[in-house]
Amino acid sequence: MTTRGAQRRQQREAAATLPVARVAVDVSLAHLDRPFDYLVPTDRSDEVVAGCRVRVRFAGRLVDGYVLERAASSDHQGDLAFLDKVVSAEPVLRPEVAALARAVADRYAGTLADVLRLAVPPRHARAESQPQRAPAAASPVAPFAAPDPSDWAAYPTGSAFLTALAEGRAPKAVFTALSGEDWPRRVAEAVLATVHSGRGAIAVVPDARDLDRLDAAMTATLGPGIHVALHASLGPAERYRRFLRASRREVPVVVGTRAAAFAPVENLGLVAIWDDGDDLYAEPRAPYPHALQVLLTRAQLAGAGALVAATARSAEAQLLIETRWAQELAAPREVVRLRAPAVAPAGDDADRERDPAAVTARLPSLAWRTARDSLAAGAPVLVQVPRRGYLPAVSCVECHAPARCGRCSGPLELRSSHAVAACRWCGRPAADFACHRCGGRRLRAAIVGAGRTAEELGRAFPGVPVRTSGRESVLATVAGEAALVVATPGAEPIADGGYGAVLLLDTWALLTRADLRAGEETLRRWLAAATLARPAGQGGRIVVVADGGLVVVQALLRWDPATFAARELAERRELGFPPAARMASLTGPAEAVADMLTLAALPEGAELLGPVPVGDDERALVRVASRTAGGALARALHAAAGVRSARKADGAVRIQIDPRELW
DNA sequence: TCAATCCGTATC
DNA sequence: ATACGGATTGAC
Repeated sequence: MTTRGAQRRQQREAAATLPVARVAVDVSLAHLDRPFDYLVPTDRSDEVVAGCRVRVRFAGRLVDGYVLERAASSDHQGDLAFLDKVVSAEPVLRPEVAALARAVADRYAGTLADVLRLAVPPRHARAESQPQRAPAAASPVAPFAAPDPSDWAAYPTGSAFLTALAEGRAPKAVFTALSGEDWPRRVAEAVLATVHSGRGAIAVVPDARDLDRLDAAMTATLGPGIHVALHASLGPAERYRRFLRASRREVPVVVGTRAAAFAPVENLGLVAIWDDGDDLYAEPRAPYPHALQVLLTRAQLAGAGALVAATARSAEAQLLIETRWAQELAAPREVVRLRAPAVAPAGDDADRERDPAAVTARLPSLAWRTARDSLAAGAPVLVQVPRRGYLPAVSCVECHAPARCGRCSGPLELRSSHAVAACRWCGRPAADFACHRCGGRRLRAAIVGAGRTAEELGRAFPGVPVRTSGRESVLATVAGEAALVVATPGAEPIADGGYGAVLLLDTWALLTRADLRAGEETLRRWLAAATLARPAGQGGRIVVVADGGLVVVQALLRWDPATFAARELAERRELGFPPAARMASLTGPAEAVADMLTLAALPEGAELLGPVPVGDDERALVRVASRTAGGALARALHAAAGVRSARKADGAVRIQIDPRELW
């Protein structure tokens, strides 16, 4: 009988001081997304510290949890149960990170438990019991010196930014790196300035290869023992060991991939992110937070500075500038020109338009000549080809702009080759299509073939070594000698001394992607490749096989990601897309999605798009115009999810806020 | 009138 | 999931 059991537990004595532990239980039901109070047994009182792991009996089951805080009393009306077990006294979830996780859960209409699974790595008991190393204060920190003027002098506000960090202030900047910039070094210098002020820093990068570069630059700049690198592929023991080094304040700096945005760094002075436009920053697990958003939230909560750095510029970064949240940290045009390679378009001729698959088969002569000259000069040539497997997209015959729905501006798609194009968002068939850019009324399917580029190039340049870098096998670097390097976006190796030429091929595959970020993403990928070339003055040449009249091609020719981003953001404001507006997508069985929409008290002015079928499920989109309304939207959806989970309603509905794959 | 059972709801 | 309270049922 329970009363007897409860009495037996009651006979245990609660701690004399702060007998209550407020616990975040690992239960991801929306209606249970709040702390629960437990009694701390007196004999365990010393171990029960804020942030430690515990097990508790919750609704009859044993569940994991974290102690959020100790308290003198509870607001709970009934009896409190005792903690079942103190897993470890190690404080792995300090209040600052708990508050961050709460804020992220709120913003993404998710539960704290889900965010904590992303924020705290699984425990590894052996790693925990290993002895602590000397704290950072005892380690030799490289003395902070003003950065070498030759490095930062190109950026008028650069040295002021570093000085502000070194003086303990919290500057925020969108850093647009010059072509060929040694960005890991620049990020490391910003971190060094922060460490000099006695504060910690977090820097994130998209993938393991970028992390290797940043890690090396950190060691070179800060010296050993000041930072740890965190990423998912470390394996559980090593991952937890490094996490603990940060958590135990043995190091003040953490670098890593997206999950490192949650890393336990105390007294945070700087958050930095490299290339925030990369898809890899979008967390694929609920509640699908984006690392940039996590870091910005964190900078806000911690009063820390922020460095949003990239060669390109995302609409989100542009918004930070336009709202004055961050300052622009960029070089003046004449310096940009000086450092950039020379870019030329190789026009898309009529033949190729009729047969997109023939693009790679017939390298435009300008591209061929440019590559030949570079090879003759003994410099490697980078050839960027898109990966296969893009969605069939639809664009305007006249101006090639991606086709959009006349009602809600969603992207049009073809489900089969004979079907009428329809909107991916609201499902409306596009029978009366009119291009939003040029008014054209005809559509064309832009279904793209793949590149068998490497062999073709090998044949075009006999005797020249051809190397490939792609998904399966990524090269970090190549030597500064004549070679053809064929790479997919994101896998471009760095060339010793820079590439003599970069060819950007099969550009239709990027330009006609079905999502609405196509333009931004295209420029980001092109710049990422082009930045690896030598400056024009040292012979660096870029050939982009695309129509020179396209806006995105113009932006590359002029090396002007800032103007492009401003235009992109203006367009999204006009069309009502993130980050100007905020959107939520609700995916699940049709009845469940409908139920959610009935239950949710959507904020004033919320606009419902769809639902449309997505496989066996349906997806509805809810759009609000302002970011303030975005908060209310997330609250409304989380509350509705709470009602559904309390009722044990059938069918799970996935809620995603501003999901990147939609645009 | 009381125990057995069902159902809804909270979960400390 | 499980536990509890309150309502409902059915046997006496």
